[in-house]
Amino acid sequence: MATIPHEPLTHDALSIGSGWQAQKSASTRTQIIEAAITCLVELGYGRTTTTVIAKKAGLSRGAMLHHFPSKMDIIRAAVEYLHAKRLRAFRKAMAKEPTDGDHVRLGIEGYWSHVKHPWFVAFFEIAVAARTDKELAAILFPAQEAFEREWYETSLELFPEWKRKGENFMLGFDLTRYVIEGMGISFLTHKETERDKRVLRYLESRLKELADEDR
Amino acid sequence: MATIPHEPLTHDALSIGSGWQAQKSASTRTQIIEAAITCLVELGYGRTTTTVIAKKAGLSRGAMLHHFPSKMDIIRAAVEYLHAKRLRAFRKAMAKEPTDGDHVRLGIEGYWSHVKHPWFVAFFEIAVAARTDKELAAILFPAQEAFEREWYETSLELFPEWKRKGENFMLGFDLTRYVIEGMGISFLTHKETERDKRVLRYLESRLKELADEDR
DNA sequence: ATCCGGTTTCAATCATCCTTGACTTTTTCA
DNA sequence: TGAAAAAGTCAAGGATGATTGAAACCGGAT
Repeated sequence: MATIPHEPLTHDALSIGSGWQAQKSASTRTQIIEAAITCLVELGYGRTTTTVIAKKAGLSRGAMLHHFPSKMDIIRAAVEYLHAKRLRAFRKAMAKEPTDGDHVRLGIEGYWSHVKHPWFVAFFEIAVAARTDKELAAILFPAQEAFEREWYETSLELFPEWKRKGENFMLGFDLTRYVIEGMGISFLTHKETERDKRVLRYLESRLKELADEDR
Repeated sequence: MATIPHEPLTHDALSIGSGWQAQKSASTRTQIIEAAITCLVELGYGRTTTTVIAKKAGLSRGAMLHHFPSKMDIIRAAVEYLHAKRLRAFRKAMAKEPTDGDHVRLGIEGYWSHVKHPWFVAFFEIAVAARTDKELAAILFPAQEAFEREWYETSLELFPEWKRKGENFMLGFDLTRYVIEGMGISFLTHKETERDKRVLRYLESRLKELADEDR
């Protein structure tokens, strides 16, 4: 049995202690967070109760409430977790060089995959609930805003040639966001169809058009 | 004392009782339904409870439960009500001759207004909840499907010249739906910006382009 | 017009279940 | 051993739907 020097534990959301217990504690925390996210996806925000989360995480409710004193604390942690995960996944997808050199297509496919991912669903559930819950909104808004900003900047890095024409770039940015998120919402309850693919292809050619315009 | 109904509320196609009581009953029903819709908009689906609906409708809970034995019955009625109202409003907006003869612009403006209306918000709340509630989904889907079909057909009537090119028409239809609904979702939590108007104008010109293409 | 039988509408209360979070006890392990 | 983690217990509050009883109302008969 290896003896590991134990460090002072802080229950700060981001701190990672190096002691054995601290590690276990952190692992339990992510376990809870991931269970909560699963619940959001499978049950929706309304039915995501502390009891169900605890059961899904394989913990007793009391144990869970030790890590997160209240339900809102779990949600808060989930928002941070989702934000980090989504951003990392998005960047990774955007960063890799496309095989066919087609950055626009890669960007669209990347964002479309992103929107179909359970993480987006969970985020979306929270966002809808936040519309009528001020406390939730206060938690969600910063993350939402940061994500959009990061996405915008990542896109700018990806398409440096667009920098010169802010107008067109922003238009393409907004258009893409609305189309794909609109499709994403539809995808929550419907299957992806051939028609959807047509819309994506159309979007792609419009973006390229915008990029080439009055060069 | 012969009393005269002092609530001459026009009741919709539902339950066309001719008697006085039947009329009052119908009026109470719509009162409850509208209260439920208000709650959906103001509180979201999760917090819309029978107690709150009753209070908002100015009725006792018992009285309300006489008209609608369970919560789901209220929601069911609300879905039908919303479906009828949305469809009627939409048709009315689409039917009128645009002052500048620009049907495309009228269509876009009409749909955009439609999406910003509280009725859409209420419908949306139910739709999101339905994602994880089979019973609700069974209620909502028929209405949702019917609405889309009706909208499609109304659009076809409005743009008869597009009939020849089903492909382009459908693409324009889908594109419009996704862009505007995507904007609508965003509008739930954000204000409408100048950038949004730009997207709408861009959409408009793309639609006209699609209509003119290879004529 | 007035009264009556039956029905519709409304109010109030109750039992039940669910959710939450505080509290207490047990277990684990450095 | 003692601190941290986990498990278990409990009460308060909320939501739902059922029950009961009162009031208003209609149609018809006197």
